[in-house]
Amino acid sequence: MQGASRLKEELTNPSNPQRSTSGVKRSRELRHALLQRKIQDNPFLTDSEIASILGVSIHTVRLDRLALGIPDSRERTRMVAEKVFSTVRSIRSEEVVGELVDVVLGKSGVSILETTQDMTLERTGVVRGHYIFAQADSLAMALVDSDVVLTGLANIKFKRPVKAGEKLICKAEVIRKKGNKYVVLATTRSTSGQVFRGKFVLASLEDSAGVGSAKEGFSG
Amino acid sequence: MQGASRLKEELTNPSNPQRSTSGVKRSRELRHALLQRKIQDNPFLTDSEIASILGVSIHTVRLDRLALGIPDSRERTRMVAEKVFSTVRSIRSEEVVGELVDVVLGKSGVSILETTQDMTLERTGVVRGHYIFAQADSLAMALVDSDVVLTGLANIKFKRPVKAGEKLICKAEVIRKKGNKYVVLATTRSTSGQVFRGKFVLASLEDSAGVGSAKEGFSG
DNA sequence: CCTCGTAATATGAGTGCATCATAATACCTA
DNA sequence: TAGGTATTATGATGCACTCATATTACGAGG
Repeated sequence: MQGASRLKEELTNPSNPQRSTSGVKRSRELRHALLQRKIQDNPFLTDSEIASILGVSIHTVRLDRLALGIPDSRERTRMVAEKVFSTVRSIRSEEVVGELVDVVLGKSGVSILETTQDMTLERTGVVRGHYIFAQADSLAMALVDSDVVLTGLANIKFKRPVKAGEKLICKAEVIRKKGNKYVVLATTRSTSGQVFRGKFVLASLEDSAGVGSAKEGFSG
Repeated sequence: MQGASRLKEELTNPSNPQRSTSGVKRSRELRHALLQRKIQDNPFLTDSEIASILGVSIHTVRLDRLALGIPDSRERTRMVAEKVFSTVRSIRSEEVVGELVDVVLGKSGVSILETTQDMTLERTGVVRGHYIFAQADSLAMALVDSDVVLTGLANIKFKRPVKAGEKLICKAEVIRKKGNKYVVLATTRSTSGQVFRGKFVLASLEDSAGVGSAKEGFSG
C-alpha cells in the first residue's frame, strides 16, 4: 500500500517533467528496480500482490517480470526451497556448517564455507565469530566416527577478521583419542592466511549411554 | 518405478493371506507409511508423481494425503521455503543471539535465549553448541562500550547438554580491561544448573583503527 | 493539431496442480 | 451371493500462471 502510493506519486507526479520518453522510461526502470527489491526480500509475492503493491495492473507486472527474467512466484518459491533443501541435504542433513570435503573418519578432514553478507555484523562487515566456530565445530564432530557426538571443551582463537565473501577452508585433525574422548585441532584459513585456530574436545556417546545421563555435560 | 513394483507386489501378492479386512488395511497403512517417507525426503513430489511411484491412482494418493493431513505439493514447497527463509532472516537480523536484559555497559549483563527445535542436532535432540556460544559471545560483545567490537580469543566449556525448550540465562561480566582489550567471563545456566562457561577476550576498535588493519586479527 | 510509437492495460484461450463432491467399480469376506 | 471397504473415475471449480492478441492512454515530432 505504502509502496504503491510512493510509486504512483513518482509516476503521476507532474513535477520533474523529464524531457521526451526518457521520463516515462525512467519511471518504468524505477518500477523495475522496486519490483526486484520487493521480490528479493519476499520471493513469495504473487503477481497480483505485486501489482497492488506497485499500483499497476497485473499485466504490467507480468511484462516486467518477463523483461527482467524473473520467474513466477511458484517457481521462485520452489527455487528457494530447493536451494535450502539441497544444501541442507548435501551437507549430510543440515547439521554441518560448511561443505565437507575429504573426510577421513577418525583422522582428518576439510570443510569449505563460503561466507556471505548474512553472516556479518552490519556495522563492521565482519563475519560473526560463531559461524567460523560452527564450521570448525561441525567439522570436528564429523571426524568422530559415532552417531552421537558432543562438544565438551573448546579453546579457540580468532586470528584475523573475515569479510563477507571470503572462502574459509577449515582443516581439522584428530590429534588424540582416549576412550570416547577425542581431541581435534582445527585451523581455518582464507586466501589471506590463517584466520582461526581451535582445539576441541569431543565425546562420542553410544546410544546406550543416553544423552541425558551424560555426567560430564557437553553440547551438540 | 521401483517403489511401485515393490508396493504393488505387496498389494497383489497372494501370499500372506491375512485374514479378514486386516490384510487390505495393512497394505494401505504400509502405503501411507511409504508415502510419508517419500514426501519427507522429497517434499516437491506432485500427486501424480507419487501416484506412479506408489503404483496407485492419483485419487488414492489424494485420499491418502487427506487422511494423513498432508498438504499439497505447492504448499509443502512453500513451507520448506518459508522455513529456510525465516531462519536465514532470524540469524541475519539478530545481531545479538538471545534477548539482552539488564546490560551495564563495561560492567555486566544478562541475556536470555529460548532454545527451540531448530537449534538442535536431529539425532541427539541436543542444542548445537554454537548457539550457546553465540549467546555468550553476543552478550560479551554487548558489554563492550564501543561501536566496533571483535572477539579474539575464547576459552569455553560445555558443562551439560541442553535440550530444545530450555531457557538459557547467560550472565557475563567484564573482569579485566587493558587498553582496548576486554576480558569477559560468561556463564550460562538453565533451570537445571550451569550449562556453559566461557572466557572471551574482545577488542574494541575505533573506526579510525580500520577493521582491515587490525594486526591481531579477531573476528566479529 | 493530429498522428505515431511506446507503455500500460485488457481479453481470451490454454496449462498444471490442485480441491471438493459425487459416482462407479473392484475385491474381500462373512 | 450380498455387503462393505478400498480404489478409481468424472466433472466442476480455483488459483496462478503463460502466451498471443487486442485496445487504450499519452507524450512528443512532424
